[in-house]
Amino acid sequence: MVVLVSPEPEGAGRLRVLDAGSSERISDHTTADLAGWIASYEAEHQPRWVFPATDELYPALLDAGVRVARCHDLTLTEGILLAHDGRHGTPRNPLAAWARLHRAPEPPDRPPPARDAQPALFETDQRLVLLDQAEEVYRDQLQRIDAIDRMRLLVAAESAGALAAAEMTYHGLPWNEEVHRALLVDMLGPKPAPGARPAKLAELADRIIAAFGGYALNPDSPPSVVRAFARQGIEIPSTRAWVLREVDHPAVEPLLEYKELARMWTAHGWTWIDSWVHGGRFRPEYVVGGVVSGRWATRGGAALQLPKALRTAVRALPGWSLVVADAAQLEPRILAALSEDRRLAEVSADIDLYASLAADSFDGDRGRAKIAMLSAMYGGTSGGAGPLLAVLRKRFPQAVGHVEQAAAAGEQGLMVRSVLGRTSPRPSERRLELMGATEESSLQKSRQASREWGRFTRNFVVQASAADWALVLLVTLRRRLAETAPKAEIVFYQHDEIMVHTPADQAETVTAELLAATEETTHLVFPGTPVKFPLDLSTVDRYSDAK
DNA sequence: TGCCCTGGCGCC
DNA sequence: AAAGGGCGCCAGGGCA
Repeated sequence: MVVLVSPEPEGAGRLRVLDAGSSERISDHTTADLAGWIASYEAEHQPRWVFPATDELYPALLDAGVRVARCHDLTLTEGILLAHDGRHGTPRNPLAAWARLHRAPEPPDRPPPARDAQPALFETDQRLVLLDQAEEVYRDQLQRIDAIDRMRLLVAAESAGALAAAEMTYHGLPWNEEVHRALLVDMLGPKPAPGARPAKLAELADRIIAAFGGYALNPDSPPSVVRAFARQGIEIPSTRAWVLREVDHPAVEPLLEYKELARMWTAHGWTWIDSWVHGGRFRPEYVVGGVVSGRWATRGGAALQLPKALRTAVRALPGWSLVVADAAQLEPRILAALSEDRRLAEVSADIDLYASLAADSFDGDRGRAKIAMLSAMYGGTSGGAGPLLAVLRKRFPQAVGHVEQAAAAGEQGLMVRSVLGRTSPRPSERRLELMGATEESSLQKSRQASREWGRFTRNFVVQASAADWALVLLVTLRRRLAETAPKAEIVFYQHDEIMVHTPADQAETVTAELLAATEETTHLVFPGTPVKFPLDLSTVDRYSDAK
């Protein structure tokens, strides 16, 4: 069964049941208790729910204790299909999609909610998506999906990902606030009065000023630091840490320490705790498909940038465990599978791909092997990467050719796609103009603009395909855990890493499901590939102990 | 005062 | 070790 859902204010809604195979209409329903209706229908039929926007509806369902297994998200699907046509940025909300079918004015997408806005239960504004509209858009999307190879898998994964994202926010990451506070006191000193610097930072600021001969400066202000060095006859292009490290001056050491601590204070200090940790859980909001490559973003809390030093605050509850799975060296393996490079596939059989690559082509020098591979995937040539890349190209022509072709496409302003069909945006008008410039005077800038975009598309094919693979892994795992370890909670997902919080006696089941899900994912995304995708797996009490 | 840009740095 | 690709967040600082 397929059930179209039209949420209405105050928890009410309308629904339309379609036959999954024939798509014939079976029945219409009106209810004042949408969550209750969905709960009982889910228990009996497990249909595919068609939601206008999962992130607007599903959190309220979860609050009401309702989980669903499968959905089709009209908004996310529209976004992927538009992007496939080179129409990034076109409004993707279902009313806009409906309007396009009727050549009517398209309402713009809603801007993301303000940070402190508390959404009302089942909030829909004035933007009700009627059942007839949802049905038309859904049927249109099905046709467009069927016309594109592999698109069915991509939109199914994206939609299931939206369910997983809302569930992760609902569960939250188990966060031990006391541990975090103790860590802050240890690093920064006691919590300062409002407006004051923590003691350690104040002390370091004094040391920095003393090292500059007592001349006042603000270490938080890069220009002020550059000026201070200039007064001493030291010219630096910026105050980046790796620039400062090359400078021989007594202010460098306290400055570097200051930067590190200041970062912890401003980005993950006491204010962060008050804003983001409640009831022992850190609840960031994930933005599915928030990055063009299909990686997720987060809204608030910087959840995808948790400093390693803070991971000790992520602790399983008593009697529970954290199962942490990290896809080892995912991107080069993705490149091996994408390009169908036999020899690179053989190299990927080793759990340490770079060591294996080093043994194969770089006289066992793992560091050089890694630089070569990264420069192939990212387009870098500094640090002597050029000759190393040449070695790689000679030995793995198919793999290197694959990314170089993507780079060439980008330099010509063409779009490239991930393995499942997620599509890169076109360069902006401004950049296209620059790239096409032929006057002698702007040739240099023109080439630079083209090269930059080539680096972007070169990386896009790998990063976006890795995001495809990881997303399918996430939703495959979610489906399997619902069957075999229903108490286990997926609590964190970060590009190539998944964390499950589970009753300790289920940890082995979770681990087995992760391995099985990885096999299943690889067969789905890269059917028949010989490339191996090993996981680094740990079962721990605290995140910092993983790996 | 609020808005927007930049530099810098955390993660992958 | 960084760089080369992708992000989000914060403080400073210029401007209206």
